[in-house]
Amino acid sequence: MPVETKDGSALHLKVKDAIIQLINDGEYKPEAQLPTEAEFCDKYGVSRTTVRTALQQLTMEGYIYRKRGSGTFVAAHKVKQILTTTVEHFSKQITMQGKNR
Amino acid sequence: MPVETKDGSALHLKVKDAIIQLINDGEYKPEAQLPTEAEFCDKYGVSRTTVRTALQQLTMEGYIYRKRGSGTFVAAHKVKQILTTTVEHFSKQITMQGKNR
Amino acid sequence: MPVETKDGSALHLKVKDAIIQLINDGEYKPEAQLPTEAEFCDKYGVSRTTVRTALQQLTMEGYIYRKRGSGTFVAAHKVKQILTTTVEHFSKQITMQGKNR
Amino acid sequence: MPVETKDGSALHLKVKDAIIQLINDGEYKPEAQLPTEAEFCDKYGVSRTTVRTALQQLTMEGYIYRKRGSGTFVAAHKVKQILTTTVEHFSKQITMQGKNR
DNA sequence: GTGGTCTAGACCACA
DNA sequence: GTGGTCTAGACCACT
Repeated sequence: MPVETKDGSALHLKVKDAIIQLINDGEYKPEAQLPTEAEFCDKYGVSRTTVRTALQQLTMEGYIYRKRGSGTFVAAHKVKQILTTTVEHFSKQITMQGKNR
Repeated sequence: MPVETKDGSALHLKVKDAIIQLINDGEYKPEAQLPTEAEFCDKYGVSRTTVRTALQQLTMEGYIYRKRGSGTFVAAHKVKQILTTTVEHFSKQITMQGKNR
Repeated sequence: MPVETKDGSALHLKVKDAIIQLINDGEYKPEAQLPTEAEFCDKYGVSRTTVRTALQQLTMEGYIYRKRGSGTFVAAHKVKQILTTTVEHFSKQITMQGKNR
Repeated sequence: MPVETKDGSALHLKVKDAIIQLINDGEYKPEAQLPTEAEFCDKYGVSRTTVRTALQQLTMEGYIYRKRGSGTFVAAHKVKQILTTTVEHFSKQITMQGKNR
């Protein structure tokens, strides 16, 4: 099920949105392990970099957390709620980060 | 007491530095037996692989020596000095190699 | 083509020896890029860790050098000679250390 | 459920027999993974060496096979049958092995 | 899409 | 009961 590239928006945002959808739909349950980076690459037909950008944003926004050497997991709801209220703050940081490169 | 002390992004480098510190501070004296790999795992909250990577480097740099079936020991200072000098020589060669690309 | 060729009970030593052989035979020429870690895994039927252990030793002994994100390459001969001499010196020191127990 | 030590026979033989029993009873099914060495130590209250001696004999007699880094597994029945017919031959080899030490 | 680091946990060789 | 080797597979840093 590759994501489409019709309009001008970034590919990684589509991957990100697709994953958020699956989390909200309960497809990926709290504390459950998500597919690996490689599996997301296959699943959406995108590069590793694209997947990582999406997962990085989801991590910063509190949807997921990652454990080195173990995997990627869905954050517990409580944490998710707290964090989403500060997404605006986060977005600024992300933007700034982009500027620093 | 997990490591968070220093620079050196890699975990095994933090473990390595922590152990060097303890040796230099005289916490672990020459010829004394060090904790086992498992104990270092507990102490620093890392996997055995990470501990072994640190101990392997310490062995190569002459800080410690290991005897299968017996344990890990602090090297006598004299030997340590001889070897660390050699290691620097090493590092330069490798660095030069990289520069030549 | 799994390794079964030589002595040296450890698997990573057999992989290492096999690669040295190929370098000395001119199969892998100086400055040429070697197969990736994954390819060595397939070729010799071993895990990535085993391949990495072999490549790590070859790096220390100056046969090859590695560039993150790029690949593994055969070292120029001159550099190789300098380093292998150093390594022998090393080995003696370590061996002597063991004898002192 | 520690094994008893009443009579003079070796402890490892009791462990061995206990495991054979569990295989024949279908407790451990063909191709199933057996408990680890450490678990057998706990289970029977014996040392690692004892467990290893038992597992080593079971391997040679074709009841089980071991994969380094993976675990110990029950051999398929067919293989077991073929091998048990040559157990006598095996026993000689084991005896000879003991002599060589 | 490479090499680098890390996890978790197995069996092996030796003392 | 230590250190040594190996497996399988994850995420990370860089090109």
